[in-house]
Amino acid sequence: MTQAPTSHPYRSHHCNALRREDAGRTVRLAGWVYRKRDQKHQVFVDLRDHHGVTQLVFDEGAGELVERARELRAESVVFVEGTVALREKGNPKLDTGDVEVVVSRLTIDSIAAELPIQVAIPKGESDRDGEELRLRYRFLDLRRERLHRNIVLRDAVIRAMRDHMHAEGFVEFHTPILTNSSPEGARDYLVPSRVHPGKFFALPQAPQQWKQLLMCSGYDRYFQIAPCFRDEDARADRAPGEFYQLDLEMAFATQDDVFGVVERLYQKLPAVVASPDRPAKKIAHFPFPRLQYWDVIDRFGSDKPDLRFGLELTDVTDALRGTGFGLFADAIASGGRVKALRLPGLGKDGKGAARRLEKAVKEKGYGGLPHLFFKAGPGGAGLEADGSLKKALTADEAARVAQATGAAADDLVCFGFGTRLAAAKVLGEVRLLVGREQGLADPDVLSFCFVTDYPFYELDDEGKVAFSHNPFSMPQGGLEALNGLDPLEIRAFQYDIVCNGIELSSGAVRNHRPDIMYRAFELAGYSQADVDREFGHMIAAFRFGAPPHAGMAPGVDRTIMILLDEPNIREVVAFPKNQRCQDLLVNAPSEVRPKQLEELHIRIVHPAS
RNA sequence: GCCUCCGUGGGGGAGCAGAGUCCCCGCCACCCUGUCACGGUGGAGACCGCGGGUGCGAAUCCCGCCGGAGGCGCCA
Repeated sequence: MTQAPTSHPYRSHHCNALRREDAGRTVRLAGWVYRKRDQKHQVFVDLRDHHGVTQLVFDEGAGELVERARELRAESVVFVEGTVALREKGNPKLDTGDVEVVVSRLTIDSIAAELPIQVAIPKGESDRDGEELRLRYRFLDLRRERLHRNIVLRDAVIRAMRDHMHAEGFVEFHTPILTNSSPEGARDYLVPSRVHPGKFFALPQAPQQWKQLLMCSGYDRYFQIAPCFRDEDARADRAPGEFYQLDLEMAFATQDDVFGVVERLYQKLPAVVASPDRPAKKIAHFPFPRLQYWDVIDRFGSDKPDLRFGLELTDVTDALRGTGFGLFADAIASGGRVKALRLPGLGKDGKGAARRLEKAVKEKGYGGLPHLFFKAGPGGAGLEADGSLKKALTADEAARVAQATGAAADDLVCFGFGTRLAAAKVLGEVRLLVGREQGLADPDVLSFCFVTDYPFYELDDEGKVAFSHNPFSMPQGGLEALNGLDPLEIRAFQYDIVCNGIELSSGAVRNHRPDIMYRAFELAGYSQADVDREFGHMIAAFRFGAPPHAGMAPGVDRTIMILLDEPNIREVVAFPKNQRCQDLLVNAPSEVRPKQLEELHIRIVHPAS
């Protein structure tokens, strides 16, 4: 930028620099051969670099240059010198479309071999080739317009995050990558110690303990674009192995202080990735709604609700109390619920929709999807129910369901039953499926919310009281609640931020008081000695004056994914791993030399089979 | 660990029991002096993922394996 343009050995301008007013100048450009249009006596080449595309012309007047231009291979790197000329008819698709460079000198610097995947996307095709090839030749994939832009926008988002955090008074830290395994959470990645035979570092699943220690060290506001390592299986929105969080923590702060910092950040981000061809997404509600955990479960059947559309669930437990239908009666008798989801118009084609939804729900591991569909009664008066529960429920019960859900003719009503959570969750899946099928969610809207008041404890598989989320979060009501309430009634200062049905982060007001910590663990069946053994360093820090503190850690990759409307997290990561956590470009993981293992005091035992 | 879907020239797709597989892009050769996701003519390139089975006949149906993706489990 500070370089005098004409003195640079490779180029005087980049490929998105030349404009109408540059006509007549002698320039030098460098870049990749993007597209070539060969007319024998005249060759047009679109030259591409990071910044854009400029058209080159090789004309007969230039003699053997035209011949050499005809031989150019797509994606070769070339340097050219020439004169900027105005084009009679410009190309409005290019920023440089008013001009072209009439080439007088051509240097072919790096010849490209035949390409395994095409960088210039052919007519009518997409750039979504087979994932395996895209990952193996990621350097080519990254040249393509969409992915190249995604990675640049990722930089813009991360820079906006840093700017925002600094503006809010946060200090950026680095915390150790070689650290300790912690007993909770996902599987760890382990790194063997050469110096200490038989001992291992663990890569951090998150810098959780470090940031809390920094709070105890008096830094007030911490943040980090933090790499996190978890040995867990992939999903479309979850990278295997490693990913990044905007990790933040605040001392002397309440839950609302954390929410404020985060929602002010997310308010800015849509504009950061906007461009003329990509208008900024609209934020549905600001400030972001604060919704309680049980409220979103009851209404949307999920703790990460997509709030861009309605289709809320109805509780029909009271409407069906006393039913003779065994499954519902059992659920109600054991303190559970029966929930209903009204799907307008989906009863029109009889069983079709219900059967399709039931199949989808079964693939997710649910038992089934009892349902009713309603049609107008004889002579158009009243409603008649049909469907899998027609015989199981009385006409009166069906009518009460219609009343409770507001169901009308042609509507389908699906049911969930069991515990409060189970009854709602299956319908939450159905809600998402129907929302997707019918395009109910506006893709140009970001509907954020904070989900608050998670239960502190839940019953585990064996019916014992266990932490339901993060054991280091503060129970609401503190020690009094732990001593006075039914553990299952206690709520945590534990929260998530959710956008369009995707969980961006969870966070918590931390438990910084050893007395409350010991008691909280005691109720979950851990002795004081257990706590001291596993978390002694945290307790130690808390025993010498710890400020109340709270934080959060929104996923960076997921955030960018949502902002850019990408369905898969690999589309916003430069060098992602595949579903099985392999890097196909560098062939990792791979075997290592026997000598290396020996130094690390490690012997491989291959699995049987 | 489990479930679902998908593997067809270099890339993308169609064909889903019956003729010599087909189409678009790319590649090679030739033609074309204003193209611009150029156009035209010709050509090369495929063990239809691998192995087994059923059939007169398999890219197509069945079984197993391998590979990829999505999901469940898992993700304090």
